[in-house]
Amino acid sequence: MATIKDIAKSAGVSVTTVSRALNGYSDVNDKTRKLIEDTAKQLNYSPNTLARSLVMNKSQTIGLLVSELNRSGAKDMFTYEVMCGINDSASDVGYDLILFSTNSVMQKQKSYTQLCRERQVEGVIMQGIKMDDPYIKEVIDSNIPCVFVDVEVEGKDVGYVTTDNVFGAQMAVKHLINLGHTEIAMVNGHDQAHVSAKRRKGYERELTDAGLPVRDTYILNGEFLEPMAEAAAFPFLQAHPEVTAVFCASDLMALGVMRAAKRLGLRIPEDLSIVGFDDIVLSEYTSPPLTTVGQDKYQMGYEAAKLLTSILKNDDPNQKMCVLDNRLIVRETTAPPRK
Amino acid sequence: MATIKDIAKSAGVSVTTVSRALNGYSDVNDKTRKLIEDTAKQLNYSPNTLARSLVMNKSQTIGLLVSELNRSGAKDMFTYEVMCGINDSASDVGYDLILFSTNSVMQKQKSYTQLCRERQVEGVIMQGIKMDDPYIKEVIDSNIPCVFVDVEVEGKDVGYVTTDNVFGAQMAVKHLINLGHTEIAMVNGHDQAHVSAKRRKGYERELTDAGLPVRDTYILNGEFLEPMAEAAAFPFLQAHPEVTAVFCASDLMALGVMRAAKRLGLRIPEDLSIVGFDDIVLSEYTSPPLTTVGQDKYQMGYEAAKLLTSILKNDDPNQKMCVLDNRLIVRETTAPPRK
DNA sequence: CATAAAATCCGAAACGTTTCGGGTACGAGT
DNA sequence: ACTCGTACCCGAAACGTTTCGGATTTTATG
Repeated sequence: MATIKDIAKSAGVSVTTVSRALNGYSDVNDKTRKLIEDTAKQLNYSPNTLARSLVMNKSQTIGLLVSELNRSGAKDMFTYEVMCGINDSASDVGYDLILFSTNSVMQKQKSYTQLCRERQVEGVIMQGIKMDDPYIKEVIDSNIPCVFVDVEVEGKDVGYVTTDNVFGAQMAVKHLINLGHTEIAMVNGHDQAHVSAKRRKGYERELTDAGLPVRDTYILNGEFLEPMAEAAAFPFLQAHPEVTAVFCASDLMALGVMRAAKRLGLRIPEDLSIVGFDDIVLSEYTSPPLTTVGQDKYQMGYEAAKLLTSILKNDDPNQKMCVLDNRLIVRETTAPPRK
Repeated sequence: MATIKDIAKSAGVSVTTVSRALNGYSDVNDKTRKLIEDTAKQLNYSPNTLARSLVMNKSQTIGLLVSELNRSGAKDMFTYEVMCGINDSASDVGYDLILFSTNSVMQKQKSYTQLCRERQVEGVIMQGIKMDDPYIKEVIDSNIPCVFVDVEVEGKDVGYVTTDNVFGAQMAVKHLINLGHTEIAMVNGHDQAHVSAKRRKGYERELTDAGLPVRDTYILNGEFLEPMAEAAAFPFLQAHPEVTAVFCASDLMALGVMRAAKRLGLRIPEDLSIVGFDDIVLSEYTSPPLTTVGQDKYQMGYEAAKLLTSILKNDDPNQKMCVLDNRLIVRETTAPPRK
């Protein structure tokens, strides 16, 4: 590997000049710059980012911390799409991404912050992390710039991006109400997700706005998992033939209740309307295709990285958060209730 | 950030001793080691990997090069699952992953190898790259250790992992033949994918093994894309009512021909049997659920990283390749042909 | 022609580690 | 008392950059 020294020697100049030439400083003659560039090319030189980072104290990398980068078919596509956005945005501004796996074993040995500091990442994006994760506090307390996706925390050099979950939920429920439903249940995710509270809030708000009662018994817990949702929905739907619609806090759980409905012989949407949340790829392919409220996951990732890099540039981001709109996507799991 | 020097000063020893103490060398007294460890903890020290990498000339990172890390719903889950495997395997041996986006713009400016060398990655895994990509050669020629997924290249310090694509295809076609089909078409992917050739080979071999003719006109090109497959299949199925089954080189394309079949009023599987390849998450949810040959994508990633790290350790990996088995997953898109 | 100002270059220190080649002290063996 | 071995420790160089402060040369200005 050719170094800057080799170039200097070969071109008969000092390393200082090579460095300054290659980095576009103005105090180097065009001729020598040309010469240096040529010998650099000829020696097949590429700069050593490690050395540069070390001296400049800037690594030009941002860490990506995914709670559990695993294959659980579930939210995967969510994670993936967010990652794509992050990646694109980061590469726009010349940052590279380093992936921290939080393998359960490793997590015991090294804390998040430790990982970040060792690798000298300038900032970190945290995704898919639960609200009760002790490391959230740790990361915030460390002064590593950080942006969360879907966890609303704020602080010095920390921000978040999310979507307007309560309004999203309201749209979903309103759609159901407009169709004529009055007995609308909800399958929510677990309490450790920030979005759960929001979506529930939207559900309740829209119900009361429409003058409908909100019943605690109508709110089930599906843990954000398909089988859990199915398990919760099955006895519920059996016991409550009066409910004609259910709003699910995630598409995956919607799949679960669809399955439960089928087992009960309920036709969708004639007997039961269902609307999900997320607009995962799958939802387009179920039969019938799922009505849902769609989040632009790519955009979330893109904005997350953008927010982080703006924090890093320290151009005083007056906005340390970013909440994106989402939209109702009406497909075929919703219809007026049968009278 | 506390450095090793700070510890040295605070503990009243030399940096050498601190380094050796922290790295578990034997020539340091238990007492001093304890002292050093304590002050390290107290100063909240974490080592600077950059500096270490620089001097040791080992970055403990492997690069991950994904052809186009984009949201095209397509193979995404494929990429993602492979990534999970890579991640787990890499973290098992203490390697971190750095993600190289090959944003089209950037690709012009910096070659793959350049990226790798700048970031001082020790090796790289390439995924989703086309056979005609000029950079394949570049990477091989550079002496950066490298393993490809689904591209069969070999060389010094380069290996690959893939699945037994021809046998997979054979299983698929045999299944069709066993059901009684004789007029079996194939929708293949583009020529730039290594797997295309393999799967076609399997298709043809199984056909001839069964004494059936292989007709070039029965082989369509779907470019690995759903709409393309649909576009190709529609007129073909219209013109060839005699074909009762089609084998697709990817699940995504299978979705396309399902769509085409539906438009033509063909029932699946009564009028047309379809089998795909990959076992993407979606295939379980289509209606009817897709029969396919499943690849363990996670495992592919896992083995890829394992292979790479073994190359890096230089324990003379007698096997510079890894081909995984795959299995036929019979779901509901295949049935005997109607007589 | 003298001098100021610009243009161009360079030496050396610094970033945080690891490691090589010693050095000192102390007890044991003769 | 001398040497030797062992246990423990340290100074300094090295990794490949950037950058501060200054040095030298050239050009412009009076």
